[in-house]
Amino acid sequence: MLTMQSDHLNLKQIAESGQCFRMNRIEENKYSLIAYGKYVELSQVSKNKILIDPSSAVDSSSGENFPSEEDFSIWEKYFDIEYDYGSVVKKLMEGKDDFIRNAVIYGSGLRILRQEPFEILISFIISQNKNIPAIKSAVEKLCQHYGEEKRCLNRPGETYFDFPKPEALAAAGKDALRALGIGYRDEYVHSAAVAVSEGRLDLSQLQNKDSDSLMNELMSLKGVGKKVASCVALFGFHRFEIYPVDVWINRVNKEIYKNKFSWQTYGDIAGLVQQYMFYYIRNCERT
DNA sequence: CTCCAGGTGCTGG
DNA sequence: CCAGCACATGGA
Repeated sequence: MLTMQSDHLNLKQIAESGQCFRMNRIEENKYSLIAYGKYVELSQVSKNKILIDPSSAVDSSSGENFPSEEDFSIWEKYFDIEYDYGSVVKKLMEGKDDFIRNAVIYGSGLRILRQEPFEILISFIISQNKNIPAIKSAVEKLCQHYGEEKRCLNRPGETYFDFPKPEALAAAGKDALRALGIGYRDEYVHSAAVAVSEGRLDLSQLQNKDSDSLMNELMSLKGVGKKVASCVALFGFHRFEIYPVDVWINRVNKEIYKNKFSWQTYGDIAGLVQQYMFYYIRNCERT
């Protein structure tokens, strides 16, 4: 399908939600995205409807005039189309919590993307003590130096870089990584890449583990504490019961809830609640 | 220029 | 267990 449609699907909100760092605005309602080694351009053509630019996603020079189904189903998966966000929104809107209700209204087009675990792991290791624009530029620089360069199919002469493979980052020296501007995180990134490339940390095997084990495995890496591990669990492994607590969420807890917010109330969708909160508090006008 | 960011590790109480 | 601090860097 060249279009994706689902209740609660808003490109702008997703792009600004801080869960992915390689989705960028081209123009109003139009975004580029690099994921799974591919480059695509996406347009919000109406509420809850996204158009996939077929020329950006398909290699017409390779003899294939017609894009195959799988060229597009990958994006349906990426945007988590089959998950029922409607029922989550409904449930939260029926709750008593005014702040949560406002947050859900404000970010009702948010979704939790299904991103690649390794990319999420490295990106969120870099994210510590950086703001989102700085994270984006650092990730981009990492890709430009250690990712594979590919052609943008719809833009002759233009190229993009996919996210580096674990081996590429493991082979890079710490000093070389430091030179990219990731600061003291260089050894964290390097040792995580080494762990993955050596098979000591088997990301595909982690898919099968329960969330406690997953968190513990991730936190055994140097430079991965509870917050980064939570982001990896939520954004890289789709664990909706895991809720990352960062400075913004702390601020909400303190200023709105007097340090008495209960995550337990939300159980297996706590991670989603966190995402609505995060997006709301960061983007809405100061209350 | 200063401030601070989707934190973590380490140290000392 | 918790508080304080160093850590590199760049966007605002």
